[in-house]
Amino acid sequence: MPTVYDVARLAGVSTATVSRVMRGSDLVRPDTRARVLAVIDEVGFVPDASAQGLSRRRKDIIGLVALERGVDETDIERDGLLFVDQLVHAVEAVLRGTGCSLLLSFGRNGEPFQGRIRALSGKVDGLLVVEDAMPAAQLRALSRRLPVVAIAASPGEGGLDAVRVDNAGGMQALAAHLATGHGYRRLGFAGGPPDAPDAVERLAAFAAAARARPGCTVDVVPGGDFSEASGRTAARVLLSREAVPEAVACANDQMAIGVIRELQRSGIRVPADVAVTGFDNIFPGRVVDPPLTTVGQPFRELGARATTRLLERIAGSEAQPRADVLPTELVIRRSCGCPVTPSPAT
Amino acid sequence: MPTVYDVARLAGVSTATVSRVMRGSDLVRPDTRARVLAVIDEVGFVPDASAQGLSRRRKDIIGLVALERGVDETDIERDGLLFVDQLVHAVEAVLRGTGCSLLLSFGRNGEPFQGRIRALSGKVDGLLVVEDAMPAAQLRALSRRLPVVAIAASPGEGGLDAVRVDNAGGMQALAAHLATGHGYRRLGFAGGPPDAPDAVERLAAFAAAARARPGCTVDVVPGGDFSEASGRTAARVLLSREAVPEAVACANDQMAIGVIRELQRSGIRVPADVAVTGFDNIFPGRVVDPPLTTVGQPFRELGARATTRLLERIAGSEAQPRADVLPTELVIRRSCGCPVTPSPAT
DNA sequence: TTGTATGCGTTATCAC
DNA sequence: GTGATAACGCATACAA
Repeated sequence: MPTVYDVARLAGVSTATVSRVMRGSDLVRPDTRARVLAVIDEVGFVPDASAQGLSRRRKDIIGLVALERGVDETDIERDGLLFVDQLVHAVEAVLRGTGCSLLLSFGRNGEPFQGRIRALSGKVDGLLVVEDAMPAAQLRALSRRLPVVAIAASPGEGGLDAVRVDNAGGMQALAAHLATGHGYRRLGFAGGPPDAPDAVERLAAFAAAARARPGCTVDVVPGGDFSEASGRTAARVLLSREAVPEAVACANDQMAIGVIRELQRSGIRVPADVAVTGFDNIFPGRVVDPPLTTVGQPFRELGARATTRLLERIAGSEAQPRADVLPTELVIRRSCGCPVTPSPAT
Repeated sequence: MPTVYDVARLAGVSTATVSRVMRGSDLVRPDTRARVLAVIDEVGFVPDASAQGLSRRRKDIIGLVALERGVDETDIERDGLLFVDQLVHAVEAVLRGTGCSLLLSFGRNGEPFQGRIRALSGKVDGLLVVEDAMPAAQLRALSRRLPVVAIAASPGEGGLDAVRVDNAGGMQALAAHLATGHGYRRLGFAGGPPDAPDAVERLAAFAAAARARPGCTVDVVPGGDFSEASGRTAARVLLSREAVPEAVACANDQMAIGVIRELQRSGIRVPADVAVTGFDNIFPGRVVDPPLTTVGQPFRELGARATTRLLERIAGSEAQPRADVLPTELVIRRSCGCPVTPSPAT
């Protein structure tokens, strides 16, 4: 592995000059630069990031930690953890324009994650923390040593940069559509993980909005894990009730898809017999039959906003920490009972 | 940011002892260890990975570089790049048990990627290269400086560790099922990116297998990009032909889903009028109506195998480079024209 | 414009 | 068991 010393020697210059050439400094004579560049190219010199990081006190790496949920380790055919995947791509897209890279680490439900996050924090300049990937206390402690931006974390964590989406607003719009628009009264809700802030908020907002309407009831099935399988389970529970709901809202799209398919497997027509809705607006929801009515969240913007903020912090921004809330959007398709939309290609 | 020096001073020991405690060496007296540990915990010391990397000549980071295709930058609702996402999770799952982290970098179709890979190579101990994320020549050059394992790369790159799946075998089985099983004669193929080794292999194998059967023709529509949108485009092309195929195989599942939906939008029944098949076996293919007959590839194993191999190389393995080919599996659902399978929950 | 010398935070090789 | 101390490879303040 060639180092600056090798390059310097071969080019007949000092290491300082090599460094200048690498960093694109213009305080170097063109012919010197050319000579150095030639050597660099010839020996295939690539600066060691560890050494650079040590010297510049900056690693040009940010980390993203998230939870992997609802995935059986032995499952070959996974659901696809669409939410976090979308986020990863959104973050990476922003980083693409910078010299920064993305380091990622997923924690699984129960497994010890704190230790890994700790170690990881030594490898990065800043951290994106998705959902409540770590306890609030540790989050705060971490954020004193390192720029941290929380994504989709529990609200109320003041003094911390955070970006989340308007779960409540989306659910209220959805409840209104279901109750007022369609006139459904007996509602159901397939809840997500209790430790997922998004899931908690969605459930609370939906239940509150629905129950605020006269005659509306909400049959909540808690304990899902955002996976399709847990949606199926919830559907079975709902089917075992004396009065099956007219409409079932779900913590996310994957669970909604599970609910739809399980209902259909039991001979129930969706949405004719039971309407079903999701949250997220991921690709499979457009594909399932019937197409899923859902609440769309702006993945791209969520990741981009958080990343931009983190980069600013790393660059030294001392601005007041902010908690941004991004708008969500009701996406009407057919699973709620609305007629076929003649839209070109949704 | 506390350093070993701070900890050493506070604990009244030398930095060497702190280092020993951190690394879990047992050559340190229990009470000393306890004292050091207490200080570490109190000041929240986390070793700087750059310094560690410099000293240990090992960064405990591996990189993954892949291509992002078929995604319009302005698209809000993305298809989800399921293939690479699956891979990322599989890789991360293996890394989870080690002290190693995953750094990732996506390149977009045309954009300059080589420079970023170069810089990235200074940050990692080894590299996973997906598809032909970089020219063969550069790949070889890189692999001389760094352990590299190619995933789903073009075959024939001898002397390099590689893991791929049996695209040809899968396609042959599929062609046999379509031609012999169902008796389709006029076949179509919605091809993927010419620079995607998987896509090229799948097309070649399918066309060869099909044309080897008497009476079979294959109408190939090249130039897709693995996205659902490009599947729709291909479907439109096929529809404009004087003789629409009886069955259309596709480069991947997303394109197949696009084909299905576009055909349906034109009033064509799938599979009654035209059968459609995919490749990959991703979640949306189970959800689409009709459920997609496809060729399943072992994402998990693909990522795990490659990662394990890379880790071995980094650990110093001098074993002969190998190119593993993982088996694929025909997944029969309904889009090929097979009757409803009464399977419990596919 | 270029070179010299030092620091960055850790690990490891020695001594003690 | 523990403590000095020399790398590790790069960036940079300061000289020249």
